[in-house]
Amino acid sequence: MKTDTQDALWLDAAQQRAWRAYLVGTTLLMDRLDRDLREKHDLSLPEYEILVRLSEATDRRLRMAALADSLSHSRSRVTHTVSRMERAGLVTRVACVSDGRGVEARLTDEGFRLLEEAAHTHVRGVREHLVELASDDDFTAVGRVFDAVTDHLVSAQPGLDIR
Amino acid sequence: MKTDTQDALWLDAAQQRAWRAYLVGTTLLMDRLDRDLREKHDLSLPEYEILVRLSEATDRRLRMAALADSLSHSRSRVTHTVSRMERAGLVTRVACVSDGRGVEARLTDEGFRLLEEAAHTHVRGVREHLVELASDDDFTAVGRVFDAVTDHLVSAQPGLDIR
DNA sequence: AGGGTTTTATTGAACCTTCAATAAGCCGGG
DNA sequence: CCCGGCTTATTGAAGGTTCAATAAAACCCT
Repeated sequence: MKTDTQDALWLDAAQQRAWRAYLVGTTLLMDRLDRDLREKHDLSLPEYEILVRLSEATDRRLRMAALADSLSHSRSRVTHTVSRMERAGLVTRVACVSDGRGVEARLTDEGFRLLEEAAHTHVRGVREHLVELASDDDFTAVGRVFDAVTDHLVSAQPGLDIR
Repeated sequence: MKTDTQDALWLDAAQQRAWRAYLVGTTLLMDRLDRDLREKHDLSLPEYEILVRLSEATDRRLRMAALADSLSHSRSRVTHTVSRMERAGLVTRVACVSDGRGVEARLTDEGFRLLEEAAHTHVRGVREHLVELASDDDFTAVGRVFDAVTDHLVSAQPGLDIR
């Protein structure tokens, strides 16, 4: 049990700098990666991520919920995004055999082709604007930190709100 | 000279894991911080950040462009956000004396009071869901990496596109 | 001083995400 | 069997962000 009479602790100067650097850097980086994909391939970053997840799945199809979970996006968001992608011909919806409620999104050949193209742009962007700017150790540390964040936030249900 | 006739280099397995951890972790973290502020103080994370910037400025006022730059948000976005905050009484707009085109956003007393309250929530969230999960060294590394990202992306104009 | 260019901020529409409500299928206990 | 509760996915509206167009003031420079 935490005696949080005093958890209104501030961040020290170094922590604050790091936190703001992360906020601003993330804003710029996501903006840039998204913009590049849009300009060159008419694809948003979230759409790209969906293509990636589907391309890795067996038979290139995934339940909507699985897709949402793997991206940590809301179900609703995935529904809307997949609808747009379906309209664009990148994906089709297939009713799930084992579960009458279920729907699977399946990558079309066109979607797969687009992914192959867009991957060049995306990977180059990630390398150029992130990976190459950091030492291997620092980049590994970033991974470690956000793995911990993910573990922490997926296990701690938002609804519990222990005080 | 680097033979980057093939700069479609992929990320290696470790880099890819780190990159995805960062993507997912950031999604979850931002979501959570935003949600907490909304639920407890009716404030979005971007709005909170604006309050912070204004509170630190001399006389608690800042030109719209300065605000936008310091957050790395678009001008338009700041215009819209400040308009909402003005409607909520957190901020007022003041014509700029030295520059007839300029507009300054000024923190109201109500805005300042709200910030004081919301800061507890926000700081606790940042500590609990990020800072406390990482070693000091790792967190410092995160700061270093995203400082580099910011430097790189603000100096490299999006329009130039050197190939 | 005047006219072209640049900078500042805003506007409204399009787009994307969230939120609350809804429909439909599953599942377990009586 | 079937009823109530849970999970899955969708829907439409509201909220927030981007984008292109606009207006107004500053700057420049001859």
